[in-house]
This record gives sequence, structure tokens and C-alpha cells, in this order.
Amino acid sequence: MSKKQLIMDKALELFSEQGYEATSVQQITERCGISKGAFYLSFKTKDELVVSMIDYYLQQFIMDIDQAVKGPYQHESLLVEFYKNIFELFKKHSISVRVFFNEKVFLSKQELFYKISVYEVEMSQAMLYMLEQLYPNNLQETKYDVMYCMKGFIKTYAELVIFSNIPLDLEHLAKSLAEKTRIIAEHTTTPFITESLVQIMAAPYEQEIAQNTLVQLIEQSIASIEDSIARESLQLLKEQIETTTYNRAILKGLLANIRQHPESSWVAYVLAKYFHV
Amino acid sequence: MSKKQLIMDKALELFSEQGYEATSVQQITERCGISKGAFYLSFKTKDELVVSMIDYYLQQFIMDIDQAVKGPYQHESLLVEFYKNIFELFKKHSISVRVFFNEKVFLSKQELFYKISVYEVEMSQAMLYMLEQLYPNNLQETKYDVMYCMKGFIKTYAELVIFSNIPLDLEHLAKSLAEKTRIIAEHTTTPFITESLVQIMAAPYEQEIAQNTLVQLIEQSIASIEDSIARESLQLLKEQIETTTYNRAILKGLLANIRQHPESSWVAYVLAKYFHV
DNA sequence: TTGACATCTGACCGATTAGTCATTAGTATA
DNA sequence: TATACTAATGACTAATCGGTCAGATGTCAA
Repeated sequence: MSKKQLIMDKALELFSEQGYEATSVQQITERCGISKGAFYLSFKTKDELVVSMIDYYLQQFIMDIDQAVKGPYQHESLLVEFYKNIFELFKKHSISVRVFFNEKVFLSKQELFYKISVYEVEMSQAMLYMLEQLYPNNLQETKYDVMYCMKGFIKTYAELVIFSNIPLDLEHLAKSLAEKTRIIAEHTTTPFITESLVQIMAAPYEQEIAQNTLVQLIEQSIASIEDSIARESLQLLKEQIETTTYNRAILKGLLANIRQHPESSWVAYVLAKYFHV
Repeated sequence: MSKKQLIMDKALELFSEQGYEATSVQQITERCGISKGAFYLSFKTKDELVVSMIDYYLQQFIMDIDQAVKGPYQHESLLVEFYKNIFELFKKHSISVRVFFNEKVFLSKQELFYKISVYEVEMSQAMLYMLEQLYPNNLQETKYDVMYCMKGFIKTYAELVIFSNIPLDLEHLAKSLAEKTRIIAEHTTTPFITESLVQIMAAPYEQEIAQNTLVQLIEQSIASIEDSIARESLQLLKEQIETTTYNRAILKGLLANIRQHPESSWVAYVLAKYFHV
């Protein structure tokens, strides 16, 4: 295991036990069995450690969720498969979820905030897509409410998976929640979350965050990457965000250039979503 | 407004903005317009401030919830009234909820952890009680699942109330969630949360926490209270926890002795629950 | 064995923290 | 006005923080 990896793992442990602010670099190095100096050979600052951790752990989690969400589900067992995958991933990533989704400091970090918003949008879209597949005609009025209920189910039951040590039958859990979702979808008559409410809530997201943060994300990536072709690709993609110039084929090529570098694979992932390619 | 009150209010503001660890005593005193020394006239340590804040803000919130939960609801509109009251309280106490329920540092504080567990048990019991009233016969198998769904609804929709600035029609929200609860209760056939699962999860709570923490809670109260009768009452109640000696009448009297003092009213509240008087 | 190089160490730095205390300001009484 | 007392101040301390760097240690080819 690389030194960076060791530090991140032990830091994750400590953050999970005490929180970020309460954990000193000293404590991290002690648990790793290395000196303070060695820490600063791997990471320039404590902040860089956090950003790397977000990139490493949360990116993994979100990409996993992304896969699970898109999975080629059988029509009738759509919801069961979805819930089962989601909870298995919550279990697999339980420590990082516990650390990153609970602490204020992390939520004020741009990188994390952006990733969480990506994750939220992703999940919401997947749920809406599934609901539209299952109930193509009669769910226009209530689909957002059903989606919120699904989020509620996941939140509450995920706590069991993440925080308790009791071994749980996730297959059974998934079936149970799929039934509940179906029941809600079929019987709800008085929805609360309307189309317009969703738009009001989503408004500040899409535009403001995406534009600003994407550019900053790219700039950071440019600063950290060595490969000159990847750097140039990032530069061109940055310009693309401000003024549309290239067609989809060129964009796709540029993204391919940067996707292979671990330092910019996340940027590629996000930009692919942004440009819809 | 007393100086203590001023400090607690401004500290709550700052904690809500930056988090606990990131907020220094200096910052608090600056926002209050007082000197650092003046702070330490009101609170011995920064930690004592936090404990006082938990006592003050969270106690208020939980006692409010307690009232709302017990409220004399009309039979048919039981759930609607319940949801409406809950969300109104979440809105009223939104800042303190945001501060205390989100940060790791607070959750590792005994006082807070105990209060949260009291709040959880309280809520669960109220929900189960309501469900048993509404469906006296046919909900034995699924009542815990329905309760978990209610928790999920509250968690998800409470986020809207607490974190968004959009004005919401809480009456409408309550009706919508009451309908969803009714639907789930009437149609669920495959529950996940069983009686035995609940018992396993509740096990470490009741005994371990209650015993230990209650004694510590009482000891703290004894140390902070002046009135000699109240002190003696607390001492007797402490002994009662370890070995049962007195009957309900005596216990009730002892609790009455300490209930009137603001420093020990919370202890009285908790002990009354513990002794079932 | 030597020398060149990368890796690692821990004493050290300035900044900031929670907490203290001699001093001062304000106020009520005589 | 003089006295006594409380309330408030802010310079101060010791400890800890994130971060640095001169020098020790380990490694490997010549």
C-alpha cells in the first residue's frame, strides 16, 4: 500500500471517530507510525489531504451508485434491484459515508458540495426514470412525492445499515421497500411536492454552482496534472463552458484525453454529464 | 436579557454558521460586544457553555415535541395534527436542530446523546401509540415498519422545512403525509422491521445508557444546585436507581422537590420517565 | 567502500487557542 | 466626597495547532 493510501485510511478512521477539526495531523501520523514530516511529503497541507480523500472515497462511492442506478434492471423487479444495490453500496462505503455526509466542515468544501449535489441529482433522476417506466401514464401529479418517499425510506433504513452492527437481510429489505414504494405510487392522491416546487428548489443549483465550480474544478485539475495533452484538453473544455464552440465529437475526444488520468477522471465524469455526451 | 442568554444566542448563531470547533471564544465575545473575561464570568469553560446550550435549546425543543406528541388529538385527524405540530416545531427550533443534530462533536457529548435518545424513544412510542389507536387489530405485524416510514417521511420533509427558505404550507404537508401513512398502514404485507429486531436494537439503550448516564446526570445536578432539600432529594433518587427502596408516592414527592429548580427540571423530567411516575 | 539520491525525522516556528488575573470602571451607600 | 463592592477588561500564559527544514538514515549503482 502506498504511503498516501495509508495516511488516507488512518485519517478516515480518525475522522470517523472524532471528526475532522478535532483530529490533528500529529494524531494521524502517530496512528500511521510515521513522522510529521513524512505526512507533508505526501500532502502539501491538511486541506489537500481532505480534498484527496473526497476524490478517492467519495468518487468511488458516487461512481458505484451511478453504476447501480443505471443497472439493466428487469422490468418487474426494477425497484427491488435498485434498493438492494443502493443498500449494498451504503454498507460497502459505510465509513466514508459516515464521515463525509455528516460534518459541516466537509459540506462547506466546494469539491464535496459539488459531488453531493451531483449525487443527489443522479439519485433523483434515476428514481424518476424508474417511476416513469413503471407507471407511464398515471403518475404525473405524484411522482415527485413518491420520489421523496423513496428518499425517506433510503435515509431511514440506511441508518440501520450504516450505524448498526446487526447483520441485515438486504434482499428482504429491498423487497419490503419496493412494495412500499409501489403502494405509495398506486394510492397517493394528495401530493405535496409539485413540479414548480421542485423547480424553485433546483434553481440555485444547476446554473450557479455548475458554471462557477466547474471552471474552478478544471483549473485545479490543470494545476495538478503533468501531461501536456490533457492540460490542453482541459483548457479547451474550460473555454467551452463559457462560450459554446465545439461539436459533440470534439468534446467527446477531449474528454477521452483526460479520462485516463486519475487526477482528472472525476472532472471528465462531471463534464460528460454537463455537456450531455 | 441576561448575559448568559446573550452569549448562548450569539454562540448558537456562530455555531450554525461555522460549526463548533471552528468558533473561538474570542469570536463569540466579539459578536456579543463583551470582553473575553466577561465570558468566563458567565461560563467556567467553553465546554460548560455547550452543555448549557444543550440544556437550554434542546430541552426546549424536546419538551415541545413531548407536548405535541401527547396532544389531545381528534380521532380521525390524529395523524394530520401530529405531523403539523412536529413540522411547526422543527421550523420554530430550526437553528438549534441544525446545530445540534449535525455535528459530530455534539453527538459525542453525553448530555446531547442522552437527550437525543430520549427524543427518539419518545417519538417512536408516540407513533406506535397512534398507530395502535387507529388500527387496533390488524397492525401487529407491520406497525414497526409503518413507524419507520413515518420517521423517513419526517426526516426527508423536515429538511425542506429546516434548510430551505421557501415558505411551505405545513397544513397541506401534514395532510399529504397523513394520507401516505394511512396508505402504508393499510396495504403493507411484507414488513422488514420485526419485533425482535427492534428489541435487539433497543437493548444497549435502555439499560446501559440509562443507568450510567442518569447517575452522572444527577451528580452534575447535585454539584450545580444550591437548595439543600433539592440536593437531598437528588441524592435519594440517585440511590433509588441502584437499589429500589421507595414507593411511587415518595418518588413523586422527591421529583416535585427538584422539578421547580431550572437547574434540575430536566433531570426531573427524565427521572419521571425512568421511574414511570 | 564510496558517493549520490530519495526518504524520513523531530526540533522548531509563528499563529491561534482556551483560560487567568491584576487592574480599572461603574455604582451604590454613608 | 469617600468607601466598598461588583462587573468588566485585555494583556498575559501555557498548550496546541498546521507547517517547515536542516540533518539523519536508508538504498543502490559504481
